[in-house]
Amino acid sequence: MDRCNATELLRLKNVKVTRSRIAILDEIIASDNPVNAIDLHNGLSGQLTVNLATVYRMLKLFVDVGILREAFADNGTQYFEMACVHNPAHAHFQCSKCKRIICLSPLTFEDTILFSEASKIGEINEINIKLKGICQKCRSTA
Amino acid sequence: MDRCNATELLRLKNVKVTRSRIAILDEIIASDNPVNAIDLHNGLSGQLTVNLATVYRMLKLFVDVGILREAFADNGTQYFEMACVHNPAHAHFQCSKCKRIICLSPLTFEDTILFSEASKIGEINEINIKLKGICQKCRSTA
DNA sequence: ATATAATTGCGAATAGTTTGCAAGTAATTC
DNA sequence: GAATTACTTGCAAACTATTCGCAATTATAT
Ligand SMILES: [Mn+2]
Ligand SMILES: [Mn+2]
Ligand SMILES: [Zn+2]
Ligand SMILES: [Zn+2]
Repeated sequence: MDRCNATELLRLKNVKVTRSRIAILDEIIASDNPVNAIDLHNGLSGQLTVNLATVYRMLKLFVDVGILREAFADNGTQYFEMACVHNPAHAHFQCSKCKRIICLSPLTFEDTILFSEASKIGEINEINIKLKGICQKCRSTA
Repeated sequence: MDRCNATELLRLKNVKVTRSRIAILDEIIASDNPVNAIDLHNGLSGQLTVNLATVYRMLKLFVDVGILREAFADNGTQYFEMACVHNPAHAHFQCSKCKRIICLSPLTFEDTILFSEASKIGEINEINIKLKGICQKCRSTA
């Protein structure tokens, strides 16, 4: 699975390349699941520390310049993921029991039939699909 | 457009029928768009007043017993709508400029193709689709 | 190396939501 | 219809996620 390079990506998007931004963006790039601000803040490895307020500022900035997309919200917490070529838009499944999130396969052309009505209403530039239910593991452990 | 009756619905779901619950549920039933706690609290007409904390408790209760579903979240605010036979599951469109929400047509059988992969992962019992973009009105006023 | 403009840490402020507890009210029983 | 009981409500305080102002710091351009 190919991934972006944090420094290159920041430069490409014309935002200043700082130690803190690289550290946070590295975490996001490395994660296979959507992430939230607090996890990113706690997840910093080693000596470097980044203030939580700064993490929030980064997340907003990264969404603004198109590095990230907001994947979904869970109980008032926002989760983000890479919006790069390596991570095409897709739906998310959340188990209501164990709360685990699973990223589904990228949306196909057929899926977009679903959005034909919406495209009459306006120009779509963000798609957000969240499915909730009980995962296999939780069902078998019932 | 047919609508539920608040009192009947509460009785049907085996929750106590109170003046406050009827008032809040009436508001939700009457609304053509998803609603949030604060709007419901402010939207009370006339003499009756219901504490905001109570509104939140009701929303949770109504979701638990299946009267409501959570439609989507916008900037940390949760929006709810009726989960009754008169209001089948559907996607929502939000204009990122004017913030207006539009309820789209109910999901069709074909739409559920989209969820075939997810149904292998687990049993789906909640579907949440939010599309963001620019509405016609906002585009023409640009 | 200096200058400039952007970024960061810190603390305090917001906004939405939840909670404990005492008082109030709906449904049940007589 | 009044007494009983369990549930609901108001209130104030707590909590969570997120935002903001401002002074100090740092990345880039000169
Ligand atoms: Mn994902
Ligand atoms: Mn709707
Ligand atoms: Zn599970
Ligand atoms: Zn609009």
